[in-house]
Amino acid sequence: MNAPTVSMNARTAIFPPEPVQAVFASLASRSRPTSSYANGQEIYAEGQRATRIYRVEFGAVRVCHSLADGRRQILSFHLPGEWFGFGANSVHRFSAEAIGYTGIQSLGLTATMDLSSSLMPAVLQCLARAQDHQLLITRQCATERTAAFLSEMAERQGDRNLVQLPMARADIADYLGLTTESVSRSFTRLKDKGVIRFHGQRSIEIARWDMLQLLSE
Amino acid sequence: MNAPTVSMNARTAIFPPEPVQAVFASLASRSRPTSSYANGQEIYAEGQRATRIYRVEFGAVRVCHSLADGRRQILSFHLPGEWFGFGANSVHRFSAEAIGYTGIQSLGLTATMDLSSSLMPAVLQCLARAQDHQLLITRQCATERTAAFLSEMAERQGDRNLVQLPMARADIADYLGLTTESVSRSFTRLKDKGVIRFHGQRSIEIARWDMLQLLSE
DNA sequence: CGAAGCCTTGACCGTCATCAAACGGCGTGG
DNA sequence: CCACGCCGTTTGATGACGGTCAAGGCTTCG
Repeated sequence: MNAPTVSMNARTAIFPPEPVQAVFASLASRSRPTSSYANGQEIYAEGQRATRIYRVEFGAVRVCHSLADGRRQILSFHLPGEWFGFGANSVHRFSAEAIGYTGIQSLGLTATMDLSSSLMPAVLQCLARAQDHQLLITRQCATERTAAFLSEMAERQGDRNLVQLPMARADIADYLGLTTESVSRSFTRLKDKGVIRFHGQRSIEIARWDMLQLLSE
Repeated sequence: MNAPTVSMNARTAIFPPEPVQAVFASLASRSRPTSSYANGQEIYAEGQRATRIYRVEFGAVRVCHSLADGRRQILSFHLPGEWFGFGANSVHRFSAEAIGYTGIQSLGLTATMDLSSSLMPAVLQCLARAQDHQLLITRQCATERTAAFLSEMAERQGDRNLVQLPMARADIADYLGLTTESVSRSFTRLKDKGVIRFHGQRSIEIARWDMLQLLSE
């Protein structure tokens, strides 16, 4: 297993930055080796009992919620190295699915485990992500949202020049509260403005980072 | 940047739901007595150092973020008994303001936090609310969002028949990603459908809870 | 090589933002 | 106590953005 490379940002100052991977290391006995999932395969389901936490090894994951009328909302994407699926001893409020061929490591939790202090930084970061996403989708304009999404993905992948999108337009749409058509149109508009360039449908070069930031606010 | 990310998917997890108030009681030594704020008064500002957490005693609080162009987004409302002000990094990412005449108790945080486990339920509730709000504002229709908002407020106030709104239409609009006009029109539509009745502009009787739920999904 | 997805583009239309105006409550001051 | 003015709310008219429906191009995989 790869030693998780962790660089917790300044956000978690009050709570010590290191313990998340320490938890994982110290409890490696409860961890399972990487298991792989096919594209679209469910990792856990809504309403299912939550007893483990997960870490993306390769590929990507979407956490989503389905409405009665068939509409779907995606709450978050998770890229390699990132944790998701907290909520042990309770019931999952959302489901998680693999995007493309994906490897997942998992760690079992028990009711008596006192992980609170160790997990606090992770939970706080999760909260911060949720808040950022709130701000993103409250923005009015479709192009703004799309620009913000690209900016977010670039930051998370650590390359401000080239973004590799693992997910389909439909996933992006459900994440941004748009339709696939609108996402596509937004991409086209960004391309026409010279902000981005395509190298294949899911490989996007960011030509003008400054303009992207301007649009993302 | 490749910081590990954790997605919290369940409201309660391994952390018991009750001890939040107990924390406050047991650590009263670090707490400050209730201080009161006038309508619109700032409790803390964006960029300000975050050293305390807060609890609404009476009145209400809005947590908001201002964009460069003057647009404002409200991330959350907080009602009596609720905690806010986590984001608990060294610096506040958003500001908090009183809605109406409001009483706030606060609790100082130290670098050697032993409170993690005690505060975890409150943080998790914050996170669950943020996720719920994510789902809420991804809904397309203005009336759906407004109905969901009323439903949420009714649940939080513990009365499914009568909702007392402490905040102005403009606040609701910035919370739902709409305009004051759209919020007003949505209310009117709900009224015309017989779902709600007005007893004054900010006192709303829910005549048909089932229809409200149907709209809210 | 064919078929099935995925993505893009176009035309049309509904919803909501915008601009504008009128209404109502509430506090202040005459 | 009433008149006035301010502010929050409601209502109306208009237009733009994005959803919907439809068609066609592109990629991928059997």
